[in-house]
Amino acid sequence: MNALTESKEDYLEAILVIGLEKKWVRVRDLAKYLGVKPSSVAAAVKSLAEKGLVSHEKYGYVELAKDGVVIARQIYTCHKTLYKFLHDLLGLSKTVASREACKIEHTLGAKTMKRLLKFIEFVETCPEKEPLWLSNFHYFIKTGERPEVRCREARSKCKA
Amino acid sequence: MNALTESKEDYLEAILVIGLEKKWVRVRDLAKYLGVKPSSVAAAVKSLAEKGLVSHEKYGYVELAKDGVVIARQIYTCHKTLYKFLHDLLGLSKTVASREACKIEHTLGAKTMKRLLKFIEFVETCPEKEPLWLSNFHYFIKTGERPEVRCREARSKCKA
DNA sequence: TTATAATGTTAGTGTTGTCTAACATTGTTA
DNA sequence: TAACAATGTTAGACAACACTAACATTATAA
Repeated sequence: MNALTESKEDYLEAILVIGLEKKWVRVRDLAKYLGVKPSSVAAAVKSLAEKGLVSHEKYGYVELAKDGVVIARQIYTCHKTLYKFLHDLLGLSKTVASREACKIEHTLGAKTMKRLLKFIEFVETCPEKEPLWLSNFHYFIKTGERPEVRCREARSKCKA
Repeated sequence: MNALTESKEDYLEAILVIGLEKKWVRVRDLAKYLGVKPSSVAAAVKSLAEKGLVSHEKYGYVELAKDGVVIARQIYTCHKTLYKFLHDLLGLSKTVASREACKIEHTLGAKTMKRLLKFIEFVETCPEKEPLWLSNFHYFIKTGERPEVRCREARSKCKA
């Protein structure tokens, strides 16, 4: 019913992501991953368990419940989309792209996420492996200059 | 010294934005603008005043102090950049673009904001009033199809 | 197998930011 | 000017979320 807080979403996503690599997720893993103390994890996990989103036996492993998986996947999908945009298109470093994606993955609405996906799709379905304009943009970032000649040429031919 | 919370930044930005139109900013204006109760505004303003970011006489107007203006402008600039990206480039509606910009304007780091600005600059300094690829993208959003012909033409000419 | 290290839990604290309700001030109008 | 409406303030409650410190359990190694 009532929406999860960003913090709780973070926990769910973390459980999913850690689980992709480690098979078993422990309180300690979550604490490390999220940069909080184990006691904070305990409180969060307890709360999520009460909502039926995770299961957790005392001193045992933390697992996503059915509903928890759904939510975690949603958020993780958003993360990946944002990462793609920030890294592949905007050309930001992996580190920055990943960090920034984390920060806004909870926040953006469905419409925006869909549009961003469209944008990525638009770029990726280009007949060439990378659209010319995107190469030009990356050139622009590096040098601060537009590769004007190529741009104008393409443009003028196109008008005809 | 210690960074402001998002909430506090929201208050500063709100004071700036309201001040652009109304010349005098009152507690009530802030409450309405931010969708909170006047008592919440009172608490926030008091805290900001203690940090020397705003000035506020009892039952009087709220004004940004020197340092407050600097911060407020920074955030507002981010907001405008994000809005531009979301609306002008991604083609999201004014309402959505504005709302989403609000949500992430505090969050994104300097690198990302700069890169986004670069991207906007790249688009705006295009010799044509709008780059072909962007028109194509907007077409793609509307129809779900790429205007392949135009795209390929431009591309093939360009290789030469 | 027992001592110790690693890990997990619980209780209690502090901060932030919202709220309601009661009260204070200011402005407006009859 | 007196009454009322609009606005602002204060006090107190509550929720979320992190922390520390003390205690409990589990795993490891001497």
